[in-house]
Amino acid sequence: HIATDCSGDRDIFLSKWILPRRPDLNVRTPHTSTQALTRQPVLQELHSHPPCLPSSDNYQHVGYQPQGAQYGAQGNPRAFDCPSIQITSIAPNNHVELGSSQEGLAVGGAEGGYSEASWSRGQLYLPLDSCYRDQALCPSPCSSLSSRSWMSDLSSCESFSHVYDDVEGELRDAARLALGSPIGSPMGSPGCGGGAFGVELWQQKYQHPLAFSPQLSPHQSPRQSPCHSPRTSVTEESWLSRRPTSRPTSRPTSPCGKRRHSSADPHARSPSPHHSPSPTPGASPRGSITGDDSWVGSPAGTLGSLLMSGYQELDVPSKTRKTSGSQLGLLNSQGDMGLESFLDSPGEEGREQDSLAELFLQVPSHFSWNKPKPGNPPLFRTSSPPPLDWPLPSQFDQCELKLEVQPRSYHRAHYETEGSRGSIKAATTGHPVVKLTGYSEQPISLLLFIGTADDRYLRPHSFYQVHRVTGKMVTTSCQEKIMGGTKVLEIPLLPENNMSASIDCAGILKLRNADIELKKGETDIGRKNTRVRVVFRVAIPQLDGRMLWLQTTSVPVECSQRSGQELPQVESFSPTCCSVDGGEELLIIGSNISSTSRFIFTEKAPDGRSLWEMDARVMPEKSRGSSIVVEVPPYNKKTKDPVQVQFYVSNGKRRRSLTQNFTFLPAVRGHLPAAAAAAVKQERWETDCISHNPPGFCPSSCQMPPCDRVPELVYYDSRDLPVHCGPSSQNHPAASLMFPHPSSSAPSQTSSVLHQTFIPPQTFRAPTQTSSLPPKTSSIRPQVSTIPPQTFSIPPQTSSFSPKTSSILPQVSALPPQTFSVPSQTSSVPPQIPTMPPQASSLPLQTFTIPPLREQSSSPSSRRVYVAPAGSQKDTLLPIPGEPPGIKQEPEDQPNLGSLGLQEITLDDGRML
DNA sequence: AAGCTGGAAGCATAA
DNA sequence: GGTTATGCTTCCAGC
Repeated sequence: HIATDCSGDRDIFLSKWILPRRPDLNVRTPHTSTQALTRQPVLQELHSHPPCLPSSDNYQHVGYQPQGAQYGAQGNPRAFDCPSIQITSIAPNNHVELGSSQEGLAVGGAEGGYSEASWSRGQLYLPLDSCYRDQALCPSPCSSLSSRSWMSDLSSCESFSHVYDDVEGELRDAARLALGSPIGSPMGSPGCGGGAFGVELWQQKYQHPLAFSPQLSPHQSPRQSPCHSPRTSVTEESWLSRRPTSRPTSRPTSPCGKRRHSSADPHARSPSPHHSPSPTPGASPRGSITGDDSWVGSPAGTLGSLLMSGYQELDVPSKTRKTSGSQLGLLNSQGDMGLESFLDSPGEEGREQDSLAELFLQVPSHFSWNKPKPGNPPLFRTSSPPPLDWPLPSQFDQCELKLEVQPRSYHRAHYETEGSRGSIKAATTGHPVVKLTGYSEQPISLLLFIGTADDRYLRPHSFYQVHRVTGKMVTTSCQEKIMGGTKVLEIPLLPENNMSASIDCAGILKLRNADIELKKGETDIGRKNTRVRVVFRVAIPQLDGRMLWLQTTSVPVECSQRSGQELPQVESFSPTCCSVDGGEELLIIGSNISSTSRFIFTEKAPDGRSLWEMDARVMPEKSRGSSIVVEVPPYNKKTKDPVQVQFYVSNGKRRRSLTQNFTFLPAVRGHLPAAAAAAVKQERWETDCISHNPPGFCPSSCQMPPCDRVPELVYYDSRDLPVHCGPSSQNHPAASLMFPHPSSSAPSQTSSVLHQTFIPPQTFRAPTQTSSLPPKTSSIRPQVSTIPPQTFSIPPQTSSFSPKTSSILPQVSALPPQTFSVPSQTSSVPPQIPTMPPQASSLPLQTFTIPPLREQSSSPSSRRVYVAPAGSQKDTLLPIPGEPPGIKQEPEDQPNLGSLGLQEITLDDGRML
């Protein structure tokens, strides 16, 4: 319908605004269109162009209305065959009509009040990524309304997504370029967040006109609205039935509006653009809606929310971020104490404008944002809080955000078609508990969202959203908000509660895979991507007005019914190494494992080929319940070096646990060759069919005692430290500290990880040694002294500390005192462990136990290395009983770093270990 | 009555 | 390309 109405205008637009002036541009394809957008003259032209249809509209009709020969005549078969991308224009007088009949268009038209709706980029910036359930805007096959037909249409046009992707990518590029433009080009809007801003700005403009002045419009990219807001604000109802915009919302008031699939009524959804960016980003049409009618708050409050929510889109890689404008935060300013504090001066129009201008003009791109570096505290301006996929430490200075009680490792998420499945439970009883220490001056808002648990860096999970649970049993008040497309719960941390909160108000909502996967820019797949981590953040006001942001994450939580019931999970195992001769008893504790499970040891080549595989014999007589004892099979090869293999538990063909690292030690007594000392090997983790190794599951021997692990999961062997497979590396930042991935200094989507299999006997030089033992460290000493030497391995994960190396130090600082035992093969091969940089002085005290070779001595008289805790112990040395404070480096026989596999350990200051 | 929970049917998709 | 196994989503029923 729209296509028919507007085709003429589109042509007018093309001929008038692009074609004649840029004959070199082929506007028939998204590619060239985007090129045009990257060029300033065109941008300016576009900026002044009359309003046109929102992209979603174009997008919508593209799928159904293959275009005529006017495109093919220009020689673009793709466009001809599948004109999925069309630069369409609506005459200025048209948008009024359309806007009156279509809410989404009304948004665009409204913003077109200052002639920015002509933003063709917005039209090109197709809104697949927006409300994932917005059928009219997202080609979801799962939509209850003719989803299949849509898919048919979609599938019949194979180039559709391709074309779209091209456009999207180029538009992003164009946006980046434009963002850097000295003149506030239309693309100066904050990247993908423009949409979010768009709606809010629209709301501000029309509901709180005073909140924004016209001068802002140049900075308010036209893209804001036309590009995103339609998706954001237009419900499927509004699209499909053209309902008046004034129709009051009929959202369920329950935060989890249970909705029967069979009774899906498109008319029961809020048609209002004010409400469309529901608390369930994209998912909202179905429910999970906080029953607030006040999604649009006061100007100040909304602005604050806006600042919180919109900025995120500014420069986050689209691959990891929802670029939708739908996911903006229409936040309830009422009682928005936490977010209001993020405003420099809420309510002051000028300041607001400044803030906005700052956001649009000064918030750096992904390439220029001043990423936290060593020595750069996680401080952010109130107007520029970190995106949700931004790595943050859990501790800085005296402040620490800690998850005192971890959630249960399994929580069945509910679909929107279901009722709530309740809040996340703690592993034992009750609920997770979060506590902020080091600050109690005033209430702080704790932000909670659902993050990923894969082997990439932590980021909001595309397929799960936090869900506010209400009920009489819920004692913790919280609010739902949308930040950058991710639903976030805001929970107050009150001084009277000791800055602690029991998280009994947070459930997990599962979004349908098909809906998410079809979103533009979404690269994750939902299938078998059912583990999440609960992420907590706080922003602590600083004296200078900035905010100190801290973050902590939970252990991974399995969210699928089936997986939770059937997938074996190894919680801990011990020992973590033995002779290549095998034969040792290996105790494995976990869930969904039994004596009927298979315990398979395997060695894989870097390319994923299986080099060796052997079942471990189960010893049922020694197994009880979920504690299974198996006999380690002999390694089939002779080796002089420790060999890291993996094992996993299998309950069936596709019911395998994550792989766990296990080390075979050469059956050599005494002195090891230097090569053995260099056995710290790095390999790329193969996310093969066996395991995808989400970080928190420490797929390879995660020997670090979990700081937050529930006690019952801890297994202490008489010989070994417990091996835990729980907390993510964010909770084990020491791993990140010592073995950050080389690529960690740059954003990366790869899942390269380190496998640290063995560290030969050595003396470490602590990154920064301290002269006094911090109190918190002392508690671990008994642990060290009573637990014999042990191997530790760094979990093959880098995701949680993310490519952004800068977070490493703070993350480490969040790590409670940990003890790591390093198996000593010989004391005669002291590897060179470079001195850590001064920045490391901010690290928390960490203890590394470097025990002697087991065969040589059973004494736990291990050497310890302390990493200075945050701040307080700078430039001091820890006294180690029986040892001089400074752990010396033995100058001789130092293998080169390369042989240690440490060559790629990058310090935060750029130096390499 | 509403929310929570466990189970499972039926379909889709991967193997 | 057909079959089977597995995963996803929805629905039901009971507490």
